[in-house]
Amino acid sequence: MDIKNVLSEAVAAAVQKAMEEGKLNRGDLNPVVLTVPPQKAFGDFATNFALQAAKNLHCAPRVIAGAVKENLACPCVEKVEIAGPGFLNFYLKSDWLYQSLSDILKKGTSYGNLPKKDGEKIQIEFVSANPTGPLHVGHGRGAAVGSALANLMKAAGYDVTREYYINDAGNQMHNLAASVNARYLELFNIPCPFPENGYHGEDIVVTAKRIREKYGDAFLSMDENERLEKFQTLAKDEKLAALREDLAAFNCEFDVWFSEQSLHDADKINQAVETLREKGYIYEKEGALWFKSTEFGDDKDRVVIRDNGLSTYFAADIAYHKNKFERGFDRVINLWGADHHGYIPRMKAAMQALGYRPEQLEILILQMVSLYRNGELVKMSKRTGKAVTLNELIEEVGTDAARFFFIMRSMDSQLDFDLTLATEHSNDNPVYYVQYAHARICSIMRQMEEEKIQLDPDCDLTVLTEPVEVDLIKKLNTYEELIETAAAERAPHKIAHYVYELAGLFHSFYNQCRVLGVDPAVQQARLALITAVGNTLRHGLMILGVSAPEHM
RNA sequence: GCGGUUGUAGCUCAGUUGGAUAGAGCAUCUGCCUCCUAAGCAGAGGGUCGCGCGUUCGACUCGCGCCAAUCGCACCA
Repeated sequence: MDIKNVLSEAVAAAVQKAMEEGKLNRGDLNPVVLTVPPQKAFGDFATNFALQAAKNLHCAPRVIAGAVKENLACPCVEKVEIAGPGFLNFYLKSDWLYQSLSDILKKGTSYGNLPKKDGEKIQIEFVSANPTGPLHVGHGRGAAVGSALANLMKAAGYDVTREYYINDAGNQMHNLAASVNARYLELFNIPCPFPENGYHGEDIVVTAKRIREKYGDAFLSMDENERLEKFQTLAKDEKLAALREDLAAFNCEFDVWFSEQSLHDADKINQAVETLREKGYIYEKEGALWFKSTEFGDDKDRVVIRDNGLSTYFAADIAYHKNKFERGFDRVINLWGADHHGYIPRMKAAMQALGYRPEQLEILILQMVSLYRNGELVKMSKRTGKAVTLNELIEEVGTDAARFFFIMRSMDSQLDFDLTLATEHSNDNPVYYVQYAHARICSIMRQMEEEKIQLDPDCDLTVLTEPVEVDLIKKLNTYEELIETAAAERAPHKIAHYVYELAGLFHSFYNQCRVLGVDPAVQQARLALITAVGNTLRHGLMILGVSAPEHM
């Protein structure tokens, strides 16, 4: 059993005993929460239980703490101290520490994988950029964070499916076709005004050139509408293939690629609107059909079918999310850019109108990314096609560094990405610090192997008495709990911080304690320790989608 | 105007059931390679946690107000 649970139960039992013996007033008890104190001088674990309980028990915190200390019966506790206003600091006997390392080693490379949670099937949808051009840096943040969150939740035992929603229907596809059309005609020196909402990116010119290479002037004689239709399909397929390729290069995999067009083809949008109408949430006004989202807290009602008879993007999104739940997902997590946050209330309203609980649709908002070069803001505009693409970013700083940089920030904070810094000082990038620790461990392992020294899983670990060795074991001990809380909080950045801190402790250890050429008993124990550190670093990096190199 | 997010060291950021002396990296300064990879280690300086009021034994954390940055507020997607 987890040491924290043991302690917490022992504290609760001690309080019960004191109350039964009349040494404490009776009252409702708050849960006993154990934390690792901010300083080593405060013991191995601490709790503010007595401070929390003071009000209910009508008793001074230090008196409650005293009663706990008096009645505590826990074989693993060496000593208890009452500190400050009434903190209880626990000092444990050292054997729990070595036992914990032994347990971690037994789990091997699966340390960090929590037992499967039963029940909920969860879908996480992220990136979902329109197939109209290359991914830019903002999508990169979504891709890195989304894939890391999925990895994290899988490690924590959730049943997770990753999905990409392809917006292959609607106006933007017509704009794509019209843009390619204009570039195509340009190649033949045929004057053609560039469409007003067209895509100005260089990639559209490339697409047009590819079409000319493959099909020559075959499209010139075609009726314009027919040509546009052909171009739409050709361009969409090319853009989609490029998206898949770019994301794969960014260590970002999806289980399902879901087409919006497939919803239109199966008439799912009208069916969804019809369902809402049956439930009484649809009305007609000014020739359009409106959804009463205000009944569920939205600012205003929203159009689902326009006066021209076409459905809105919102209507398609309702159908899409209805479909997600119909596919058996119990919970759906969407990762959206901050520019879409205003869209949340209507989406939640629609799900509630369809009879789902609001918490079944979880929408995470990722704040914007600003790029800086030479200390100046790089203006990005999708309209003029001047955005920095994800590919260019990978080219400049590499997948590992880019992913780590994206993930290490909390989703809530806007991200300033300094390209100059990331390029010029790439060696100072925290990702190398973590990877270097892993490479150093691998290097030691290689040399041990050459000397035919193997790790004895039952070796005596109690020789690990250096402070930095104890710190390392304690840090390893917190990993699985971190996986649990970071997954529950949807906070993959906490894993990035953890591996950084673990790597820091290892580097410190490396400079103080040798593994090669020391007393065999100590060597065995240290080999065991760095094996566990290496496994944990690799596991954490796996979650981040960052490689764990054996050489650097 | 209304709403979301943010405001912590010179810069970029961590910091959740409210808890002990607020932490990292970069940058600056000082040391450390005859020794498992110096992409490393050890140390120093640097703070009115945006401002004010409130709740509390205790506030970076919770509430209210204000200021600033940013993103939204379509029968576009």
